[in-house]
Amino acid sequence: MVAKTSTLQDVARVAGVSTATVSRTLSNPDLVSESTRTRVAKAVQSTGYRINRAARNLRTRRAHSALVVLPDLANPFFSEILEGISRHLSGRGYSMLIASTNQVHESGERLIDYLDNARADGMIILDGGLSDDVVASLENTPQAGRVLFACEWIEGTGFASVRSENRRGTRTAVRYLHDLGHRKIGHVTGPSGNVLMHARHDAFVEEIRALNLELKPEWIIPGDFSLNAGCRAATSWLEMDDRPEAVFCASDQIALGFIAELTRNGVTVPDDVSVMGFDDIDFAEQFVPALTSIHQDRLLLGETAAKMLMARIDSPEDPAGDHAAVLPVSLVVRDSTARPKP
Amino acid sequence: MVAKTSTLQDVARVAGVSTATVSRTLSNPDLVSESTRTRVAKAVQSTGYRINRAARNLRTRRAHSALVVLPDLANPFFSEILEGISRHLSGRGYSMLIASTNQVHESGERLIDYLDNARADGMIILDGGLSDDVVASLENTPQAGRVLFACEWIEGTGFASVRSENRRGTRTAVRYLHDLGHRKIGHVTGPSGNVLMHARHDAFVEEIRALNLELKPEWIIPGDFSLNAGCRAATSWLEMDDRPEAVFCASDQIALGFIAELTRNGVTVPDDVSVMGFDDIDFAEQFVPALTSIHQDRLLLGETAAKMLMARIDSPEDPAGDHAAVLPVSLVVRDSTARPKP
DNA sequence: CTGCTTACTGTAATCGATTGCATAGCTCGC
DNA sequence: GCGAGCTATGCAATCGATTACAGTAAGCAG
Repeated sequence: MVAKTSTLQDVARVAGVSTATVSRTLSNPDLVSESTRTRVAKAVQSTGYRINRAARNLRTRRAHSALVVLPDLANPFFSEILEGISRHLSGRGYSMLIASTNQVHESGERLIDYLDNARADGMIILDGGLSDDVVASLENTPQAGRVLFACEWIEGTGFASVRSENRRGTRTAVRYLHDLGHRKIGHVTGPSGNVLMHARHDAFVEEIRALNLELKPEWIIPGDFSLNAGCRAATSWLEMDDRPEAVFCASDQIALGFIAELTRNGVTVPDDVSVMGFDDIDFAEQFVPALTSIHQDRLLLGETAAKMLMARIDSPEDPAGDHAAVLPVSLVVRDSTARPKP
Repeated sequence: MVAKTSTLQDVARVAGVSTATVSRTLSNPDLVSESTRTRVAKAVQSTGYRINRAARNLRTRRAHSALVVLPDLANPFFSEILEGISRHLSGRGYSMLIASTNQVHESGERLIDYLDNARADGMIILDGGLSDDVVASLENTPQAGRVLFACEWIEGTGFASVRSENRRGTRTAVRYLHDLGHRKIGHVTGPSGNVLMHARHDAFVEEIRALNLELKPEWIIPGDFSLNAGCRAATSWLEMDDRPEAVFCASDQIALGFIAELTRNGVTVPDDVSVMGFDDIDFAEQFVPALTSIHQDRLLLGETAAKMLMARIDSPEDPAGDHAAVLPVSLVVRDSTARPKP
């Protein structure tokens, strides 16, 4: 209907006040008298005024948006985290930008550009596998305080971060399998070099030691968080002379691939081998057998990350709240684990 | 390292030219002589200049970003489409904003605001279930040409759209089941009112008729694209006196839930009943049994949508390319379908 | 009644890049 | 040798909101 979008000037003219007053009415109503406030409100109504973000962003030196960086958009693990982030951001008038690392590289675009360009006020990175030069560029920018890692992180850097209790979750898993009666427990790991892989692997070994269990080197099967890694791991398991009777997988996707491949080879879970995962993705519940897993509250993780980022954007020097948050995980017992056959 | 980000002015000063020349060098090099061009390039280098998007956006009246609207961020079906969109956008210097419809409503934010606010130059909507007033607001804006539907669409509106061959895919599926030898074929539908649900349902019925097959009303089981809908449908199937021996599900998620629940009840797929889905999501291949499905090229769908949107942003009056694109689908045969038992 | 505070409101500079118009120097044709 | 036609560059207005600073009127104490 409105052919041309109207500006603050238009509203000011209609209301018979200055643009300053209109601006104040909109962003700082306390400074404006009751009567002008209603007059301006009417003018805003009649003109159909909508604020121009570009102008505001320029003047306030804020982009009013945050960038979320994923290793891979096509991974369902991240979607709920995004939902959590988005929920918090949009409540504060912020927009959520998304970029995936592989793509950023391909197009020659650099992450740091989002900050330098004033395209984003901060970023939440869900990928601990950034290359060294990218990390260095982020560390050396004056805006480093507005960079935050979620889920994953990078050892030896000072970035703020949110993560789940990977170690405790892992030890809980091992202890649970032990409590079921299993004594020979294996582990399919994440990709080598990945921080989550290390955290979970190390905690796994520690707990096995603490429980005084046997651990053959071949029972630790290298993987990479994917369905396919699970399939490959199943092949390894099938070829073993002395097989672990329970397997803790570093991710649900691994566990599902592992079970699928075993099933295709006539091995029954949990009768022949107990399998559990980590993450508790949506599919875990629906798989056959339903997957026992360590639950991560991804929604909360996303919200926490967004909240922390906003605090750091608002006061980079002295942000309210934590520098690092660690969220609780919980054991979810389903049908893929059982007592060993007598 | 650089304490303060430098501006065009700084570069101009260092290079000994005017800001106009620097701007032209950057955005329209042909207008500038070889020698100044290199001089400016050096100055850009030494000052570490990064363009300020907010300023550019204000002046050019472009946000240089596009909004993608999803019904639900947590649905893995969309991730690959996003990847496709993002790939095309970032190649052209555009950023990708994400919002989910449920959330936009909750926060009182309106989709149209993204356009009116100059936060986005256009939007790709993956949700055909927008409420009437939202649709009306989008139709009545002068920017309606920059709104595009992908995957889903809304009947009776003039928005551009990209979609897959839902009808042909469905008819292919039915014919395939028929060719296997099945004569009693059922269908689990999407949510009532959804355009995809209608397209697939109608095509299903048409093809059944064309093949002269029996179709009992109860063989059409209402669902809603989700895993749970599949589970519920399985319960219905189990309760039937005269069961269809093959079931075409309106989505892979339905099909997986359906199979899972059947399996839990001792029914074997495909021996006891053939099941197939639509979409060919990642999990389809890894499920046990691997799911026969109709493949949608979601990456291409995303890229096509982005391409069409860019064309419409560049020239809203007379966009190059199609107003509606329909992408081919293909049958992927796996293990969840088989000839009926003799 | 005077001077000071308080509560609003207006003026105008500002954020940083883009671009229409003006200008200067050069080439070229006749 | 003169004007037309380029090419390369600069000047300055502009996009639309925010905000420091200034000004005005009313309220109030003394």
